[in-house]
Amino acid sequence: MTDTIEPTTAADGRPYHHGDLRHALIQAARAIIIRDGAQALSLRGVAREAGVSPAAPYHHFKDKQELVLAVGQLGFEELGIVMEQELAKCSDDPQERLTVIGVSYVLFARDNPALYRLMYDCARNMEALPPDVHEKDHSAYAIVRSAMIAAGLADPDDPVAIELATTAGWCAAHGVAEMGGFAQFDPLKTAVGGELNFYRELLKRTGAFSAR
Amino acid sequence: MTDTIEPTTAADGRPYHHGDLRHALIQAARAIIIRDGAQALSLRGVAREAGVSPAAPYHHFKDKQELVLAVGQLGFEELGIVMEQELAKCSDDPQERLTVIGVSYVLFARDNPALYRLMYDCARNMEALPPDVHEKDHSAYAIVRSAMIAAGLADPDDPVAIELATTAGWCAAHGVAEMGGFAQFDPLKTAVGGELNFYRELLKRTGAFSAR
DNA sequence: TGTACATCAGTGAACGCGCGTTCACTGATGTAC
DNA sequence: TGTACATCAGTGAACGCGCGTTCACTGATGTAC
Repeated sequence: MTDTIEPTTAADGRPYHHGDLRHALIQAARAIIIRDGAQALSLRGVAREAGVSPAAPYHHFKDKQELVLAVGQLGFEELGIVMEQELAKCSDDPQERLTVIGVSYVLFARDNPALYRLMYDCARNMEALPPDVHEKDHSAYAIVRSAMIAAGLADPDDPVAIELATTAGWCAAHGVAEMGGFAQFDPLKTAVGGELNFYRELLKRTGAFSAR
Repeated sequence: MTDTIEPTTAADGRPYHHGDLRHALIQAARAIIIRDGAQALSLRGVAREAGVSPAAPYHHFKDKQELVLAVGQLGFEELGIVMEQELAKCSDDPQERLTVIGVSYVLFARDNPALYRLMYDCARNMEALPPDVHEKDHSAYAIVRSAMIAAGLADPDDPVAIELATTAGWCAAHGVAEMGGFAQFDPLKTAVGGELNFYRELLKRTGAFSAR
């Protein structure tokens, strides 16, 4: 039964069998990406970080690519969770909820730029990700879509309009998320009263996240 | 005089001195990035592509990073040139001109995604790029800024408003540029009457490129 | 105009490195009887 | 309950590879006299 997370041997040091190495490897990879950037990610480095031999990961992932995809997928799950957490704290006003989604998205990317970039690269070859990343009710994409409809930005009976509105919102958020962190905007952030105001202002202006 | 581009020796094959190896190396790197992606770029590969020994580039660039920066800088210059070419063909209507700028930007990124990504990475550490990339009258940034003012999207006497409008436009264009090319939007492109319409629609919805 | 010589822009061999992946192996686990 | 054994999840050594960079070198260029 691989559900056991506790190592099965106590003894004096690490047990021979790890217990949940697959999960540990994903976390190690995530840590390296966040700490050193995606181009510093190597399978050997991940194994080192997890305290395991270079060959061990091959019992859990076909190759490096498969591990990277798992990290990206986890990222999307995290993003969805963060959004839902923020929404839970938020009023019922649909416009307010849309703004919260946009700001959560941007802050997630600001806090983990390299992870965000990796997620973007995963999304680019979407065939590589399991379809439920986009389809699950709790996925970030589904959250944005239903918030768009609730805020009246798309006719719920017009599928094309729904997709267009969602896509436009996603594009705007992506742009703000990636460019908002540039150091050369620091003076501008101060001028508009802080980073959070800066992001809000940009999201408002890239109107996809507000009623027009 | 390094202005000479013609090789100085005719003889039977390539001359010992290249003539303008610096320029040739930048072009070779550009070609590799466009053909194989940025992660496939190596200094040895560039030298190979240019038909020169692995040590030759070191007479023109301190290290790999310096060559990469030169490629990014060239990209920004090209982008500015493309924008000006499209603007030259365009009417005087300020809103129309803004749209042309946005569409040019998105198409540039769509046609050269890896190069565009490299440019973005260069812009991220702006200190690394010469300041004139952002300051020159013909730079892409300056073009966007003056079009914003001309279209009445920013009060010309309010520097903060100008920067905000320009930044918002840039963010929106970046988002559309990077995400618009995703294969999973192909059905949507068809539904709205083609790729160009799709980009126009997204740019319109991410309102930063149109009067509100 | 010719020649000596400093400088420039190449060559090609070599360096050490970390990488992805494979291999034969071994220790631990869990199951059939 | 005990034991034989298949299977699982690790080890560590080894492979070949391409990389960035350095080095001593050499051929070509251009300048001073």
